[in-house]
Amino acid sequence: MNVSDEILLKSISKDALLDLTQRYGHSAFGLGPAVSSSARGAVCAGSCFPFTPTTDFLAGQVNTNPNTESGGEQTSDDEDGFNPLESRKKGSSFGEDQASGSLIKKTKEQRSLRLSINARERRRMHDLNDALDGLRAVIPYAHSPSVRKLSKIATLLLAKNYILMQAQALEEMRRLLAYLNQGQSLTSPVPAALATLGQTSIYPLPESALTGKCTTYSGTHSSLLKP
DNA sequence: TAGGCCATCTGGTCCT
DNA sequence: AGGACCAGATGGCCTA
Repeated sequence: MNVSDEILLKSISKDALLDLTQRYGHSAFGLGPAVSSSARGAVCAGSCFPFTPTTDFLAGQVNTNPNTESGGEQTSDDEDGFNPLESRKKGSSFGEDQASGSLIKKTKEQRSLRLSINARERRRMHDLNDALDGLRAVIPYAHSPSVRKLSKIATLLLAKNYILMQAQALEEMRRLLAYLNQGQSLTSPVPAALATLGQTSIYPLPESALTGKCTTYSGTHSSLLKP
């Protein structure tokens, strides 16, 4: 288990945030320079809402990794011009020639089919990676050339935790509104829309996800817990 | 050099 | 039948 997995399993505790800033940069989780010290102090201090919607959080393109990650493809995407057998030095059962002419013809057809299947699969994986890039773009971590791009698994785990944290913050806000509405009901009731917000639950989260302070949401695959 | 992460190929299964 | 989805295998690149 590497450092990032460990961090994610801790959920968004203060320590985890500090660790994240070391690995993914100081603006991860809104802890960058744009965040005030008061916001930083609010982390897990009664409220479990460490995020502030800074511009950092939505900052631009992700392809910052010198590594060959999903965003920076090594090869052309399309079937035309793409030669998988040359681009990758991999064994292919369809790369071998057969002896008889009919077999050759048949394997050519099979090979053509195989290549089209490969191209389709490649396209599918590229779409998946594009979606992951889109997810990286909207979750709070540093997007800068000096910061390593989140791995796929880290992206998914971080996104899950972020969603849970947002839902929890929303729930807290709802409770606060309900409380305020109670206190002021005798004088000036809050607008109807806000009152509704205070009474209804939009997110069908399990109770455990919304109770407690800075709960660890660690519904993670067990393989990630292996050392 | 080992380990992590990734892209790609491949065959199997399921769905339309 | 063809396409989507999935998981295993393989090899390349990068970092500690």
